[in-house]
Amino acid sequence: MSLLHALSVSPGSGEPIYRQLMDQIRRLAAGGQLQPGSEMPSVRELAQALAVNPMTVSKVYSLLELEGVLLRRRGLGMQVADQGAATHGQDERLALLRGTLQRAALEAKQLELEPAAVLALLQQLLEEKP
Amino acid sequence: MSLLHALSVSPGSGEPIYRQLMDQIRRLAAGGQLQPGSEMPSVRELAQALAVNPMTVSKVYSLLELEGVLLRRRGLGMQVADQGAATHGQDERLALLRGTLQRAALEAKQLELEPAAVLALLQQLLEEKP
Amino acid sequence: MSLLHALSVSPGSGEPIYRQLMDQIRRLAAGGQLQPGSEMPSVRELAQALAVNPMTVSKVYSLLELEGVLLRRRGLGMQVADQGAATHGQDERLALLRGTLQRAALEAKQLELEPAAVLALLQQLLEEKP
Amino acid sequence: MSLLHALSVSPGSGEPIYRQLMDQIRRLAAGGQLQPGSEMPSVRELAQALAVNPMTVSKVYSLLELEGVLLRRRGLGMQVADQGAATHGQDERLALLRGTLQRAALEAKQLELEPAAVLALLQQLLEEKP
DNA sequence: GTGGTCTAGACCACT
DNA sequence: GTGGTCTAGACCACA
Repeated sequence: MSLLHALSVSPGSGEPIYRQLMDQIRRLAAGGQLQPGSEMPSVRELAQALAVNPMTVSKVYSLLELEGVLLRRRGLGMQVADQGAATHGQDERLALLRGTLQRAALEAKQLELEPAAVLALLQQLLEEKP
Repeated sequence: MSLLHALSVSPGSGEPIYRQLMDQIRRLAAGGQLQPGSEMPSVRELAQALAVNPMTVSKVYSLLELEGVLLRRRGLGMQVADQGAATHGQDERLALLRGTLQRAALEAKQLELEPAAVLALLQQLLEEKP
Repeated sequence: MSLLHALSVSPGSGEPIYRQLMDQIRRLAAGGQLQPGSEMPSVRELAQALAVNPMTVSKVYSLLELEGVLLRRRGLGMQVADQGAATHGQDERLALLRGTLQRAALEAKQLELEPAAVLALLQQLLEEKP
Repeated sequence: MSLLHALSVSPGSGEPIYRQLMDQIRRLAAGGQLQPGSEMPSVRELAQALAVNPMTVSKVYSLLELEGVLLRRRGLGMQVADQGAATHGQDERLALLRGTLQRAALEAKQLELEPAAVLALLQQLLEEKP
């Protein structure tokens, strides 16, 4: 159940819903908050909880299965794959964040901001409770 | 003229060309690299320099005019609006980056990364030459 | 369906088609004739009904979304936004007309017309069937 | 000189500058505030006062000459034509306002406003000092 | 099915 | 010269 609350989508964002969901699940798995072998909510259940079209959730599950993050077990639903989860070391997980940070760095340079100010703001945001 | 070289688009990226351009111009204006009152390249000129359809550039200019970043002077061309540019102080510019950093922080938390490691990576990226 | 008949454009008028459409939709929404949450005709459908290029309709929808009058539901279509429609009271709707009336008043003064004559003409025009 | 202050243009408005000017001069002439035979400011003078391109003013004068509102007297500048000015009766002047009022009436209907409220607002605007 | 984006090319209005 | 508008037609992404 806690998974249902950990996941959320913003339909207003420019980012496609299916991609928002994939990214979140991928990160939760890499971060260890989704244990290998644990069961994912059913397509219908997750779709309803997020007020999203079931086909969208289904697409997410299928793509994550292709990636090896999830495992489809016939008649049982999806579960988190062994290699999909927390086996990731700190470096691997950091690599998953690199793209986002690169974008932030680019924007900061274009805004001609002091690195120190940027780092201070990020630190503050990292310390906030989720 | 240097503006023509400061702007660039990657047609291959998933992000629409017009949005890439808008973001760049918006940030260049906020960062003060585009002085208020200075003239923007003509639609045709910029379109040719970027190897892009003039309508795409025109769309960018129109939307930025709606936002108040650019000013249309009929029959003469576009110029950077007074309130569109470098009046922004460091704090205001930092605020423009907040959204991106918030997203990075959220992702870092989901990946259960150490704040120190995240900050170190960002610092490294900020120091790289553009 | 009735919406398709409520909307119309005159391509011959000097006013751009997309602007004619925007104005009409904006006013229909403010006047309550377009209920919040109700679905707009699809781009292709409206384009065909008006004998207009789909891109023109698409532009209208995009700009009205920026204004907050319409809401984009990805893959599903556009609907009238909650705050875009009939929550407007008589006073707010009157405010939307103020600019036009101000212009009329200015012109009347420049023509040195008697207020009574102007009001009589407007009253007559208001009573005509649309 | 008072003419220079009676005329004004808003470059930000959607309406073309040359049309704004033409309409204003036409109305001032019809309303009698521009007496037949009186001299118009020179192109250069008016252009400077309005911060507008001289070619634009020149276009305005030429078009109004075609309409018979102004008269070009070689070496002397433009002056208001006899038939261009206050010979207009109240009915003719009212007719010049009809288009604007028709537009206002259309908008009022689309906004579903009470005629009485619209008339009251216009009356108030007509009574304000210019 | 939906809207979004881009192209190529034409024509118009304004200064 | 400038930007604005529209068309026709293509392709893509999303639900």
